[in-house]
Amino acid sequence: MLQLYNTLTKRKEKFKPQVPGVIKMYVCGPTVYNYIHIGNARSAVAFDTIRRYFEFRGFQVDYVSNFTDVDDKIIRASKEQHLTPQQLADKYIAAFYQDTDALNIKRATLNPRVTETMPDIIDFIQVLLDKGYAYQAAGDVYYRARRFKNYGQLSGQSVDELELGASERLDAADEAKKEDPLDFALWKAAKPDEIFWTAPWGKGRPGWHIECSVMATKFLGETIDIHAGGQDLEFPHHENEIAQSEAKTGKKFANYWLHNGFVTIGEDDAKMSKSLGNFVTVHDLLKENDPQVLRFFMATTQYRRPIRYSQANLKEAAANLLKLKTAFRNATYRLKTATDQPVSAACRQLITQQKEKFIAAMDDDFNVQNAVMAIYELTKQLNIYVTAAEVGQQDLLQLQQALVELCAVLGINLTAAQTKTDLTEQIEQLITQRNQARKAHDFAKSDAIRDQLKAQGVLLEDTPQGTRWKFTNE
RNA sequence: GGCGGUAUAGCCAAGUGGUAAGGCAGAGGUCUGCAAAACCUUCAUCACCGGUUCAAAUCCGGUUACCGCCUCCA
Repeated sequence: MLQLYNTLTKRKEKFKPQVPGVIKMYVCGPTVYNYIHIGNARSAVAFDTIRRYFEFRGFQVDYVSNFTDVDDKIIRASKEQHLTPQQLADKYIAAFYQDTDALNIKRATLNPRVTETMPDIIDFIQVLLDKGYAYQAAGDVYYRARRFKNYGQLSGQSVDELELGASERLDAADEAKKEDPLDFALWKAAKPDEIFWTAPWGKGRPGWHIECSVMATKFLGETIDIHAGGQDLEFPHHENEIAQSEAKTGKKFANYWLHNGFVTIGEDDAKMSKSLGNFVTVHDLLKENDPQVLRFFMATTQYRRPIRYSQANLKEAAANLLKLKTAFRNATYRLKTATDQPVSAACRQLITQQKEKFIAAMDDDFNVQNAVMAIYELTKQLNIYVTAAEVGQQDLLQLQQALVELCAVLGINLTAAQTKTDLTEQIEQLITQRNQARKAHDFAKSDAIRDQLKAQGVLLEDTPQGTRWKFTNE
């Protein structure tokens, strides 16, 4: 039974989509004014892994994730870089795809952009105005938070407590326009030299929260199955989304709310964020790190737990991933000398057992730490088969495939093609020479050849079935 | 101040009443001409105090520390 932790109810619940077999999932995407940092990537990896697991379990996932391509930060950054907001957004959306593709994050079914959804946003706000949930103030439009009876439900706060918090940081100019400090902007009037869209109530641009309400309901329906995002979006962003959407439709906005934990950094384990300035961009990280290692690092931590970013932890992930890749590679090598036999009952049972463990773990709110145990067990068994004196081809193949299949759920591709090289022939000639030397007990020569290849980044491994080789950087 | 989350070996981390999974690192061993890879063995009484219980890392009460949200943020 698939269970997931629902922020709305603060407990694990049995998961049941509205339409059997189909999952409507919305994930809050980035504001595209900069390269994404590891924290953004973590969120994307977490929900991509969840999506992959759903698909592994046979669900169709309609996965929508937005790009916020107009807001204050974009306007500011575009001025600094002498670009139009549109150009700036295009630039960082391209970078987003580049980074997330590298991390093997599947592309969303749809990535709507705010600027392409403007008529729907305006209509949505108009309904809220008509229903009395919103009001105009000097060109702005605000949402009457107290008017919505469940306001504060998601974040577990009463409106009075929230108001206490809000009143401590009143921005006099803006707050003066609001009826209540809790109210939030649906529409912001354009300042003289700012980009604007024309709405019945004036020229301006949408507030931040409205876009997600509009896009989620437009592309996935008035009630969606899963709404996801970072923990920092719980309040006010998601709280406001609920208020807007449910005020408009009168229906429950999302049945399950999932929130991922942060990436922390530094000795004090502080949250990584752009506003704190303590972030590392994926763009930079990819210059010096194997993207698969980054993926593995993030995907093997349960999505709600914090991830501590450090070189040591990255190194550990690299070691673990290498173990999996090595097992896969060694199995491939051993296949050449495996005997032609059908799958053994023992092997079949082993695979079934580990897959069941994997599923049981992931069914429990995506407990990857336990799921990964099944992967390590498969790896170990595969290694045992590989080093056996005699091994059946089908046993090897099936085990290898099971490993590949489970790793794929985590977004790890073990079958990635080896680097092509035109040196293969030359390397294998040297290996032949070395083995002749070994036969003749000329170990000085054989070791010299091995050292020579190692200096070229080629690692040799002698097995009873012959000498296999690989590049050290793979 | 309000709300929420953590605290388990050097590190990552599972475990929700019956005497601590797994991985990394470390140590020893097997295999190897030597290596490499692999496999085997080994390595903790669970932040602190008190309580409930035949029995608690696991339940209850309290304490401490750290993190996050309450303002833009994945």
